Amino acid sequence: MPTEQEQTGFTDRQRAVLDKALELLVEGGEKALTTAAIARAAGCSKESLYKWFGDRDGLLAAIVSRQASKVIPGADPATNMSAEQLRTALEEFAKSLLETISGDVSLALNRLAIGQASKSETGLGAILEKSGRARIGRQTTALLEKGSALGYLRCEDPQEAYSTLYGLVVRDQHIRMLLGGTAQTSAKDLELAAKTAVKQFIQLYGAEN
Amino acid sequence: MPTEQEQTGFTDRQRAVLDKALELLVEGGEKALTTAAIARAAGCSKESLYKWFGDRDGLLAAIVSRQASKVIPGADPATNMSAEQLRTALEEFAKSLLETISGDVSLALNRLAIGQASKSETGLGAILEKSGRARIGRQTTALLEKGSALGYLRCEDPQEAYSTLYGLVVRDQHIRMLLGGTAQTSAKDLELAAKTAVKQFIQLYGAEN
DNA sequence: AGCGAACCGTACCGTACGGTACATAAAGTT
DNA sequence: AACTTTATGTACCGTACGGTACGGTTCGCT
Repeated sequence: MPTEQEQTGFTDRQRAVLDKALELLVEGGEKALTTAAIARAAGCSKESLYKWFGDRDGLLAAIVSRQASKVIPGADPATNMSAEQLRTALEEFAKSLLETISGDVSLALNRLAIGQASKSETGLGAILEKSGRARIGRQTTALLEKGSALGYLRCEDPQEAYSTLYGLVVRDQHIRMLLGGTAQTSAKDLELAAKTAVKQFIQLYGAEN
Repeated sequence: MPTEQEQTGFTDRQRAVLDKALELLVEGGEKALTTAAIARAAGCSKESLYKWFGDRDGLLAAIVSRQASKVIPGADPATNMSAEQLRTALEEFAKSLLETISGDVSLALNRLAIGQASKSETGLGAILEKSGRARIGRQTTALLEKGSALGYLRCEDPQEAYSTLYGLVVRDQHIRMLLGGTAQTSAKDLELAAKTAVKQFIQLYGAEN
């Protein structure tokens, strides 16, 4: 097992293997993600897989971890911003969030983690939660805090406010898509949905007189 | 194969088997739901299972269908109601929704359907969608329409309004629980969350001058 | 009583998968 | 050049599961 550069991730080779595995997962679901198939697709031996990742669960965890480490940090809250800039930042967040959750990779990873959540293993869900959703949530919460400090928003509990924003943006789209329904949100509708959600959010938490 | 009483469901015996199978699913996840385990738990033979439900997928579909047919119809919209009654009805819906999605059975069924959604089979997700979520959605949408007709709400698109209400109520609780996170909403918090969501909804769509 | 349908329990088959062992080859180290 | 490390590819093992076959039993019908 790799004892070094644990925090950042794995060897270049290993990362490549994980990417190939993710490809398989995205296009075939978990049932397609057999150790033999991964080895074949990635051009490595099964024995290497087991040496590197321990067992199949370790491999799945590695796939999720790797991908979760890729989340792009959104624009950090500018020290001083206008109300208009805040709104734009929120709209940007909303759009990005909608794009992310409707992406093939996100759907595949969430399906995988949810499937494993039945077993006692808290593993994948926790990883996805902590590295993905929680991270982006903290960023946006900070943004809301800033907006509150600047007097644009009125929210005593930014955590709560973020939760509301999330609900307004995502609605039931996520679960619908996870269940296999089509994401009928074209790029155009997506932008509109984002704007609408932010408008509603500001209507709830805005501090206009 | 049973050629009669198809629409309503199955034989009493078959329903009992499906219930036992659901029990297994709830407490052990999909991996525990083997044909042998079902036969043993339900006290029937595997051959009967295959005769009744075709194959394993047919059995899973039957489980989902059966449960989806159990959704209790919420209070139908009274012909004339006060604004306060509308609010109460909405709060009741919100509470019921939160209770439902955080229930063991709902979580297990959703996990199952999501797990199967990877394969091309649209089946389970569609069943769950149509029989469960869509049904309750239509009811509540009707309620919103009524509220709008009575002048309590201002929403040109009740469908859209319902979607917003759903988002405000559920937020990210559903996906969190599906991923294995704890539902930290005690019965007390749940009531409060429902009230808060409805308050926000009315703030957005209410028609008080 | 006799008959047929439905059903149970068990045994069985084929396959697929997770995991391991081994034989071999490339590449770096001394 | 000999040795160690690391990796590939193939073959293998045990097991678990979906699906089927079959003998024996119950039950309803005539």
